[in-house]
Amino acid sequence: MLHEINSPVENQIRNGRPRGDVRGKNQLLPRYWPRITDQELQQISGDSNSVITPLFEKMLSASDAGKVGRLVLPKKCAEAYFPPISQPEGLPLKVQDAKGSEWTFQFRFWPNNNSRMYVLEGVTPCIQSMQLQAGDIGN
DNA sequence: GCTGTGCATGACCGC
DNA sequence: CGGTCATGCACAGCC
Repeated sequence: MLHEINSPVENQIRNGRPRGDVRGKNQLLPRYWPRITDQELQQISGDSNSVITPLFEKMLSASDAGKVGRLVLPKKCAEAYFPPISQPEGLPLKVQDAKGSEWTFQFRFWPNNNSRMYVLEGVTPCIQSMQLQAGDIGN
């Protein structure tokens, strides 16, 4: 039988370049709050003086880790941590995990009922490599 | 014929 | 009642 995919994803976004990013929108749901501690961020950051913004922690669902490689991104989190995108194509997002591995995902959204559904594409290799557990840092 | 991408619908949860 | 998330179905493109 298939076991459900309940792996928490610890993501951090690394902002080495201020680009109108909005930090301070820390009003996400408690379920999405990153479990990472500030010390961890410091460790990940290393000797770099780049600004690290902790991302969210999401429970991967069947579709998220499916062969399609599509990971559904909660709207609250997406709008809070990622820059507002007006185009469905979105933009390529470079992500670095705590291990130092870099992954590139396609951050885009689909038109939904009255809102937009944010999705992360290209997560298959990443998930596959880290066995459904990822601590990522976006640049 | 098969695979991939996109969209739409349904269900669930929160307010 | 509204909003969001997840899954499924459909269409298109390529092998």
